[in-house]
Amino acid sequence: MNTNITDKDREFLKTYDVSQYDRPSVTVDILIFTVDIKHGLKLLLIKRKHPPFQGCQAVPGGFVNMDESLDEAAARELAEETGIRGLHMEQLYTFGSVNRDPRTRVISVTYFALVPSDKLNLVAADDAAEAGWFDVALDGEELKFTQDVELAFDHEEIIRLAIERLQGKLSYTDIALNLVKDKRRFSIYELQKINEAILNKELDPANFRRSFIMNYVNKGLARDTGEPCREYSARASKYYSITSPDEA
Amino acid sequence: MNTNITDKDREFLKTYDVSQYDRPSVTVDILIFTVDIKHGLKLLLIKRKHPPFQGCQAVPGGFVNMDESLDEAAARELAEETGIRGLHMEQLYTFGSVNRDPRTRVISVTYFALVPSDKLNLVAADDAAEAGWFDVALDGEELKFTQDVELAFDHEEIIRLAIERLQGKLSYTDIALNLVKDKRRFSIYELQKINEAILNKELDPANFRRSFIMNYVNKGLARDTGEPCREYSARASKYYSITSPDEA
DNA sequence: GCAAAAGTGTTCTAGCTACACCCATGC
DNA sequence: GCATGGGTGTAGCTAGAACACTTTTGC
Repeated sequence: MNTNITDKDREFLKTYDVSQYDRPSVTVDILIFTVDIKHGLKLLLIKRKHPPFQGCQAVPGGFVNMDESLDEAAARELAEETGIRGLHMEQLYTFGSVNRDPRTRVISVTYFALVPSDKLNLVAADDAAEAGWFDVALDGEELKFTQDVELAFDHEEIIRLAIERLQGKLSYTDIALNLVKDKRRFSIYELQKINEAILNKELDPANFRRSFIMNYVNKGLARDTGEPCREYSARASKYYSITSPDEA
Repeated sequence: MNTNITDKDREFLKTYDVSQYDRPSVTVDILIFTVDIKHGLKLLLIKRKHPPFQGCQAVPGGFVNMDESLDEAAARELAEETGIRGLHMEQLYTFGSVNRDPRTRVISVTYFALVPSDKLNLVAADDAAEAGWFDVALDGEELKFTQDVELAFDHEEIIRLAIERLQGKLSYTDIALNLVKDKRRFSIYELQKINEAILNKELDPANFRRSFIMNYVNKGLARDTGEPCREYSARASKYYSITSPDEA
């Protein structure tokens, strides 16, 4: 970032009136996903206690403070909702239709975050909100919830976009690693189930294994730990670990 | 979008105080690209007449009005800068570091737009701004300008991200078609040069042709018009057209 | 004739897909 | 012994990369 502020700049700043225009509210909404190996993709939603859309489910979010960046605001929201720090998180899209919130003009910068599957039960930190995990899947074009869910605002569109993005990123990033229970001790089976949950379809174990070896192990992203894994089957498999354990 | 506003909602709205919090300014910045077949990728930049960063080049942009969506704000800016309507445009990313603008807290929702190459000379609509086209290329990680350019704010980072996105989308979308002079009358050569300009590398004509036939013609996106093209070489080639000429 | 684009053909390779098949073990 | 996951093998298909070669025509 260019930080060459000149004296002229400084002089100008003194006379600049910050509050001369009407401004939209800016919120950060965060889609918090996890994968339950046995049951698939889950999304954290909050039951709204106040109008508008009282009683409906909504993606958690809040206003951006003046002294924090968008990323910081999202990280704060994420920590408030989950009680966990250091989760994977990235910006999704910014929604800004005029009447998406009936109260006033709200622009929502959305993020999605990935919670390792074993943290699923920890997440109940926010006292005020009735937060809960919802089974969700993107079946072609259609967004499907296991339960009956009434979504607030334009949140269905946001959720659909998030899952599409997740699906897309599976093929060319190692994003799925952020969903395993332990990055230093995961099995191919666990990673496969995560991929299946996001893609909402079954994958061939033989081909998945080979693609993992090719795209992760051979490229130095992951390595065989040697330790046997007996979590998922009678016959022992292997635990793998990410290679740079800085972000354990 | 969910528009089920209840009576309770309406009641709540009356008592809601819109202006109770400090709010960041929200701007829309738009990266306007074109390709000059002979010289490569070009980006429209404005010379800043006032501090901060007076005299530096900047991506054109402006505040979002309260009665327009983000997309509408971007389309308005785009029309103001280029004098052209109906250009391809899509959201890129939202930048929100606290001090990216030294005056006040500014959140910028960025868009990129694509101008057909023959419109290059038309673009000089905005009287106030000294807008100009700049040759730009993304060479690996490094952003390169042919001229000497001093960029304002964090606009270098924004430009880099935009070109990366463009490069990525070439392979799995038909986005390059938005840069040909005439979607109903373009040659494979023109499309190849556009791809080369964005990717900043030469492509094999034989392979490019085959990939065009496979990904555009065989999939019904484009068709051979039968009309010979003599623009680019002694030997005649063919003009192709997009198949649904709605957005001619 | 030369340069440059138009166009066809060929070969090699990497990666994905769909399978068939065997192994190990808990129940 | 059977279901389930672990793991190897293999054959077919496809897209892409590299490159050789011919054609056309303005200069």
